[in-house]
Amino acid sequence: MRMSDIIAERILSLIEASDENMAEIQRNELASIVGCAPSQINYVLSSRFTPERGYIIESRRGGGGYVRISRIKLNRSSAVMHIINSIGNALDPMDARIIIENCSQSGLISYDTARLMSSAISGTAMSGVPQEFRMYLRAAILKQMLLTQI
Amino acid sequence: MRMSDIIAERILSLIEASDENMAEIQRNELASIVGCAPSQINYVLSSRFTPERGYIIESRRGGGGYVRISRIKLNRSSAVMHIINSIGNALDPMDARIIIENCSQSGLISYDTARLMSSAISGTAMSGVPQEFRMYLRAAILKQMLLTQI
DNA sequence: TAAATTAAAGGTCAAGGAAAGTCAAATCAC
DNA sequence: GTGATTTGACTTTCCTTGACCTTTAATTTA
Repeated sequence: MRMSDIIAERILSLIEASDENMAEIQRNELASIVGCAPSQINYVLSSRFTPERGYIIESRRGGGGYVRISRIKLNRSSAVMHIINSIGNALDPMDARIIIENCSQSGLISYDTARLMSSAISGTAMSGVPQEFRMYLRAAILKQMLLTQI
Repeated sequence: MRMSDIIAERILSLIEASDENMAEIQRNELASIVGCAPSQINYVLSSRFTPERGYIIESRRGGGGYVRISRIKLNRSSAVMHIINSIGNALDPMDARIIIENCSQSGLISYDTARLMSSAISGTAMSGVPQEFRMYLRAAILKQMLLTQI
């Protein structure tokens, strides 16, 4: 079995064991327990515990530092996930507007959140980005924002 | 738990307990109670109880000296405007993180909003945008999002 | 009693340590 | 051969301590 799989499994079981769908580890400690380079923990986190798969990583350096991996709770989140997955890798302004509007209408996100999301992908915010990148950027940003709403 | 967190917590609870949104401590006394170097109190004050987070520090040396930490409640929209104005037209990831963190800490925005904002300007969302545009884009998006919070 | 001294605070700064992050080269599995 | 994994050297951030400095109050002294 690969080291990466062992690490991933370990983190998963920590999450399972917690009430909060959340695991808090010390990178170096975990690395020395399973016997790998500390940076491999980062590799596992960035390759398997990605936002796309419903995980959020927070960390803190320095003495007493930690890495927190939290898994999105899947209740209304499946609806949001569905929307996220329906967004391709490009998005025009009109479709973005409709998606946000729908999320708001269906109560998936609040009115304020909708406004915040709209502002982030507004033309104003994106002026300065060459036209040919905007579609991709809009898609990436909106997906990323939706993930936090799960 | 880190010493810094213990100290910060202690100070916060003193503030909570007071009617005047204010805590008055003796630096050396607190240091010896929690068991740290006196100068670490200064570290905690300067890293966590900053003006940006809505705190004012006053102190006096000599016999009967003290350190007074007071929390200020500032007008929300002017605070937000102030922050927006402080953002130039370029922003690196670190500064962005600090700004959002500060807004969250000071209660200007909720934790959820902070996460939403972070995600919008995250590296993940911006991968695909050429490096040379990211600084400007980050600034524009964050300012735009903050505007909705007024 | 006014000046001088001493004691009692708090302030500053730099060094060192304890984490986590990054990146690219080497290796492995298919 | 290509993409996924593994490693390690280097970087960045955050925390802790201690030595030394400055300010203010208290006390002594001429």
